[in-house]
Amino acid sequence: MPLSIEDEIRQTRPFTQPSARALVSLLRTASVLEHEENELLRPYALTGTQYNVLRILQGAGKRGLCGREVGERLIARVPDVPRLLDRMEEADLIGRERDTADRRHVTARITPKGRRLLAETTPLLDRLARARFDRLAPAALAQLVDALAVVRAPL
Amino acid sequence: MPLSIEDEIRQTRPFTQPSARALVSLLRTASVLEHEENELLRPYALTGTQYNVLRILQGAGKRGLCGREVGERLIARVPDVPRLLDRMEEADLIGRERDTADRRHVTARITPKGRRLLAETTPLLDRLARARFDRLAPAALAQLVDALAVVRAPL
DNA sequence: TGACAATACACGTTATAACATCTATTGTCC
DNA sequence: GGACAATAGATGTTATAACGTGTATTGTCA
Repeated sequence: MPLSIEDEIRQTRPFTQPSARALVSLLRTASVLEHEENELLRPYALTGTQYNVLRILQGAGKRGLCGREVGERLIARVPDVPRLLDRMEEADLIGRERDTADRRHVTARITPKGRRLLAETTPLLDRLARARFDRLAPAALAQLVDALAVVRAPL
Repeated sequence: MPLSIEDEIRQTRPFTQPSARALVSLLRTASVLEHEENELLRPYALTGTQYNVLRILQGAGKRGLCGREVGERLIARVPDVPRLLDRMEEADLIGRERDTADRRHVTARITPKGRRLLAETTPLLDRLARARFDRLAPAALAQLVDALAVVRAPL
């Protein structure tokens, strides 16, 4: 049986409000998974955010995406996309070139090295996701995803 | 109707695995809530982590807690508790004194100023939590909390 | 078409996170 | 009781996040 969130964070007094309890449960769970994801990616010198950029650019194909578009598609908002891409270009995971039509845009594309890293790490992350979420029955998993979408919806 | 996670991060191709979809949904939702929490606390010059420390020390009462114990109770692991507490002591939110019995320990306690800030901000966070989670029926909310506990349980 | 606004990005700065290492203190075990 | 391990923090360093501001380019509209 899994530990209650109160036990897990060694809280002496239980939550008064169910919603406060749910908020802490959610943040705690995400923290655990985020930590595991980063540990998994560490040997590849990738952060979770960088992995996501690779997925986004892989999905975009040859046309690539400009920095603003990459930022919009990220799971967590990062307030400094240019420097995130700087680091990835430095590591030869992506390439960038200024758009000739609109010279404000800088188009980013995944490199072969980035594609290789992505192909290498994706199965590991899939396995992690399965190890965590396949503990739930398919119906319960679907309910979880639905509930998260409701919670996340704009105010 | 809430947006699907695919729409929200503008993913062109749907997830192949339900568990991968659930992982992204969870991380995305947590990121949204974390961001809102931090925005809410910003006028009070508090981060979410610092707010949590205040709650933890409030719960501990006059006896206080040493840094290690605070770290264990935090929602997200932080790898540098001493300096986190440094900053909070600097802001007069907590006080610290070295334990006479075991001089390795430094006991931290919440100050009156910290207590005031906590009393001021807690209703705001409760309201945020309710605005998000009371969209779910009580039964669905309970199921969400249970599902999160299952996902979070040690491997 | 010329002024102004909007967009996309670059960059400087500060704060914090993350990591490794070091010191002081206490517990353990022969 | 002395050597060693374990614990709790402190500290130095680097990397990244976060924030504000600056600059080049393009769109808009009188």
